[in-house]
Amino acid sequence: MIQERDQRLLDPEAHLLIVEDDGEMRALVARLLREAGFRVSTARDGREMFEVINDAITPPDLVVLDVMLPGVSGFDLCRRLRAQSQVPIIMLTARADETDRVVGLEIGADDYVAKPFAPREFVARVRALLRRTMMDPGDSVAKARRLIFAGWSLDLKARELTSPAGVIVDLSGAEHDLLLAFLEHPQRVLSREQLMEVAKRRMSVDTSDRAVDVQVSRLRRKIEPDETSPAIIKTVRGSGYVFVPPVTRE
Amino acid sequence: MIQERDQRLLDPEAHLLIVEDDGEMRALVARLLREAGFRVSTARDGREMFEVINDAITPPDLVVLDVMLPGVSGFDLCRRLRAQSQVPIIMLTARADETDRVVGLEIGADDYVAKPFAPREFVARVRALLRRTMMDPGDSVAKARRLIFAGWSLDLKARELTSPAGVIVDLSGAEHDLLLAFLEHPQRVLSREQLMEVAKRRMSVDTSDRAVDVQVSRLRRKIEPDETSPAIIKTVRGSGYVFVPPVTRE
DNA sequence: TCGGTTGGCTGCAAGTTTGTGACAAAACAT
DNA sequence: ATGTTTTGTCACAAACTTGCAGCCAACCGA
Repeated sequence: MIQERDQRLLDPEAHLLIVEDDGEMRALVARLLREAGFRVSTARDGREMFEVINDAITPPDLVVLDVMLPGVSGFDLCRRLRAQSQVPIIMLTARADETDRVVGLEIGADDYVAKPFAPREFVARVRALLRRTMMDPGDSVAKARRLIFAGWSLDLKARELTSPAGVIVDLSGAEHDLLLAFLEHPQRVLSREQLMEVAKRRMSVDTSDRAVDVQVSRLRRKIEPDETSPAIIKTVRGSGYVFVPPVTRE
Repeated sequence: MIQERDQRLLDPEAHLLIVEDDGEMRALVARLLREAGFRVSTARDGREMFEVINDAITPPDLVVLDVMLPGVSGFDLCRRLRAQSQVPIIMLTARADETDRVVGLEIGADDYVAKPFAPREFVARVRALLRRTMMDPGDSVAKARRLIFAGWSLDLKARELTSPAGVIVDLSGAEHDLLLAFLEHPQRVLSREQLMEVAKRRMSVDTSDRAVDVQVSRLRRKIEPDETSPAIIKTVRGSGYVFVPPVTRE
């Protein structure tokens, strides 16, 4: 009881999206979570899911995704969702298969619950995940208008990069995303996988590592003062790349 | 196979702490996670756990906590740990009791795994949680972590070694790993085998002891002030090497 | 002091990793 | 549809890493 109230206060306004084709199940899960104090939206399939995510006034803070959906599989949806968002995902499945769970977790789900599930545990897992994700400032970077580094300035809204001399340098989409990935995590070695994950363009899982190298190469050509010895994006042999200069928001 | 390698790169440097009283189980979990590419420390009980958390040179990025411990219960430890840290916690229990799981999750654990668990799923859950926590800035995990010794400073995230004079010294992968092994166990004689164990990023099992000597030699050349008489890494004839200066975290 | 053992270090070759031009597929704009 | 831009992949050279052999120095016990 006390827990109920405390938790409710802990996750105020949290908005959940349930993606589940079976009406009965959908209603059950929705009721369960509403009773736990969450705001709940539902979707029947991938199309509706993306509709809610892209068009809703308040995008969901967490997605509960059924694996068995008509048409596209929940795994595919999970992958596609991850490609465009870091929203926490709990997968739900009738199959208790372990391989299934591992695959789910590896393609980006945060938790995996098998049906039939115990209501209280399910809610507890939703809360645990929300607690972990909502305490983070989240897209602190996204709130900033522009990011400054080494005299350069990246306008996030306009997607416009200005050189120290004040010249506007055009960046392609992938270049912009890659640079942003670096700016979000400066002074930290980022593996090619991490870069791909953060620079979520439409990169599917099967894109090769070398694509990152090429993009880094192209980006360097635009922002490195001295082409022969990179001072901004350094290579860490065997591990990945690191963005050296400090980044400030403004 | 590919997943293994990719995932390994995804969480470079991650340091896990296993709290488990049963020796066999502890060894099993530790081996499992080491094989998955993590750095692993272990603790037998709450006292040891807090010792590692507060005194270890590199604090853990994630804690695996057994519920059944002698003395204080794992739940209490979890609560006490949460009171002072936001480190991600995975609870481990022999009891598959649902109430148990709910309690665990509600008092602050991030995930809850019942024994016996499927190894791959367990590792997948560890990774899923690390993925969620290590990327987001703001957490203790994301803070720049550097180790100081004899005026030198090693930035773990950027993999950057700075000399007392402020010059950045490049380290190869093996050199970095070797140095880290020393920094984590200063003032302790480390055998060549132990050093190889830690710096085994690419070292096969059959590499000769002398390889360590050579790496030590190369490392010395970079950090020893006086080449003729090593003051930082001393040789202990017949046993191995010792890292002499005190190491502090900052 | 002397022989045997252990460790330090150099040169090197093999293996790995990375940078980048070229090309083709894909996406995009007109 | 058509031309332009973007982007992933390939290929290959260049750069880097690293284990090892081997020689020499330091060390140790008798």
